[in-house]
Amino acid sequence: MADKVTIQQVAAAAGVSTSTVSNVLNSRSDRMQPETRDRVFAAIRALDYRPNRAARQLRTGQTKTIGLIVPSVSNPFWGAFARELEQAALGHGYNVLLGNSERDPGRELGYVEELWDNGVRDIVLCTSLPSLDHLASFVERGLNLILFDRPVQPGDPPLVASIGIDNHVGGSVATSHLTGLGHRRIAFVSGSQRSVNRTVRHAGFLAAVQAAGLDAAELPVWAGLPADADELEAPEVGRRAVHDLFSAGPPPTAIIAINDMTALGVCKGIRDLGLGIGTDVSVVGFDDIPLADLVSPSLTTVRQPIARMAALAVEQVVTRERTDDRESTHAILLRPELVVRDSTGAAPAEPARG
Amino acid sequence: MADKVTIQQVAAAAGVSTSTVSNVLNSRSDRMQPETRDRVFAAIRALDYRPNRAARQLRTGQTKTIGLIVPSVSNPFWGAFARELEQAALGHGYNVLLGNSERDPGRELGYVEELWDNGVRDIVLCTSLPSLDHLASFVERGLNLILFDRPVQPGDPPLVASIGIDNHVGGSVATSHLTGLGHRRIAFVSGSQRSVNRTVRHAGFLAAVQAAGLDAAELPVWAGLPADADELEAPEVGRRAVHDLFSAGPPPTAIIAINDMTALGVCKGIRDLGLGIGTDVSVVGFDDIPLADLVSPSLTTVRQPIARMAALAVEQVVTRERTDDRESTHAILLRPELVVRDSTGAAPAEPARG
DNA sequence: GTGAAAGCGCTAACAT
DNA sequence: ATGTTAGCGCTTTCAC
Repeated sequence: MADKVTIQQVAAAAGVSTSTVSNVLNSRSDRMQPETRDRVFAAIRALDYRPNRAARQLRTGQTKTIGLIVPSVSNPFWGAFARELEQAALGHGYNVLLGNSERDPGRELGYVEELWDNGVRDIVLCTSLPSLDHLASFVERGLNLILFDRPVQPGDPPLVASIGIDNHVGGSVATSHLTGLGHRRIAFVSGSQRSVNRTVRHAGFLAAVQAAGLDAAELPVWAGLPADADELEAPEVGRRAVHDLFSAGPPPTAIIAINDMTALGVCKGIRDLGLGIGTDVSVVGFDDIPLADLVSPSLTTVRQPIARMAALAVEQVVTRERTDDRESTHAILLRPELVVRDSTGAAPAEPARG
Repeated sequence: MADKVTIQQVAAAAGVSTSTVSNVLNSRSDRMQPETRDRVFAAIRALDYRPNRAARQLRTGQTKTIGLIVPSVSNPFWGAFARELEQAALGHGYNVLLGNSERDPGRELGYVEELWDNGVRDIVLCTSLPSLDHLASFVERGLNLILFDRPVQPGDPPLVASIGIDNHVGGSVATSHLTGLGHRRIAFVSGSQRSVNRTVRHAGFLAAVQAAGLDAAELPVWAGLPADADELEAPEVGRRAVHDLFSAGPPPTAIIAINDMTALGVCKGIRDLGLGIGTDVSVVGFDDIPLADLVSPSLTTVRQPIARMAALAVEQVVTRERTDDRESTHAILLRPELVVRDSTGAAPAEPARG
């Protein structure tokens, strides 16, 4: 049960000094005779010794802990990602400390400070904030920032890795799917306008729209988003968007939502109007949360390979630590995959009216 | 930015000794003159001093960290609970370290060990395992175990608090709702048979069934659950249950699922059969995850007041710490609330056939 | 190749 | 009322 077994006791049991044990612990066993090393290992096992993390951290200033900051664990996408990341981290001997930013830059910064004070030097940040200025000073002082779901932007602090799907491709694939089904009036719905991936997905959307020979200027645009929009839960954003889109101008026959939770809200909004999903109005989401396949109708969506992404994130941390490479910054872009289900179908002969 | 400001520097700046600063830090300012205290506070603020947690922990053997072990963060219920708990903990100056047990006793134990080694002495454990024997030795050595969603059982180690809803009432309220709608063939579906809250909810179910004058022996029972059932995701359990229930014997007109995710799977199973939810078959869940109101049809469910429960959990931790009360063990049972939505309706004239 | 010893920043006796 | 000081368990020069 590892209560209070110290490195001294191990040293005594093995008949060596503490520094030798320490060397073994930190994989420097090359510096000693195999036989010595074996004795140390035996003692460690016999006593069920586990190094005290606090002492180690006090000494080195480092922890084997990865900070994870997500916008909201109550969104199953982030919950699932957290689980995957934790799994991957544990495999490398790291712990995960989780924080919820609720998309609030203040809380985001608060968590980074908190984690920093705790000696955490590796943070996987799931943010969509355009600017990272508030974190620049931490990065300068040695914070290993891994950005998730937000590519590195010009102007970002250096020494940052990023992992995410190619959102441009994602937006474009979702859109082509719809235009291929004959849709010509496609709306794009997202919450915060300031999010980076929103911008990129929207760009992909526009590119595909134009490639299909449609006039982007004629598409229904959701101008909504009152001042308090950032505080709305994603599904509510979707629901409102539908109500707005169908109460002014010619309505869309298809809607692309910035993520699955928003898409679910969009679906609810469509049902509120008495319209059919996948018939009157098609809906595409992003993420592929487990629920996407469970709801009725099941949701067509752009899948993010979270297990893969989580593993890559941890790999970045581990690699950085091992190689101490403070120069290169990896921007990893994974290919998204469109999962076609029942929420999308052929465009109706003429648009439904709310 | 709090880089390397130590207690010495604060002491020097305030013109006092480190122990005085330490006393201020640990709310023992009564031991000094107000003026001294003020100077210390001023110095702390001026230098933006933050105590080094590792050093503090090394010295005291304690951390202001609450461990939270949930069955699965990818279930939005646990995600939402984690968020609430974190919020409450932060308000009291505590951090939260999150772990996913995946309902595996081994992983559960692994996390407890890991947390213990990290100096964590307060753990909120969301478990449904009947026996807590594997944790008894930790409790003896001073672990503050707060059980969530699993009442204290006879035979549990002492010194454990528990927080949860009254599952008996929950099971019974859900059932009465259905019998009130005229349902007479009601099935009860849950994953692991060994879970404690499953037992209690089922007991409440049976009590209500009998109170309604029905013969429990005649109810459709889901005997399913092959050996690998523990590894199934909750929705899949629900889906399979429906298939089994409708392929043998007279089918139910209503189904109570052990939680919302399972209920969602049940709904999917019902749709697979081409039957209507809330018409042919009524469905009730437990939890009231945000999605319950979002899906179609919206889900009737027994709500767990998570924000309240999370606040209570943290309160337990804080109170224990302050009063150092190692004797009393609080078992807090909150009243659940039935939220009636569209997945339940009057019993059909005669049961549907799959 | 191995050991001795100096702290990392903090807390809590114990002195004054 | 405040100061002095001895470690908590570990890592890491620096001697040998």
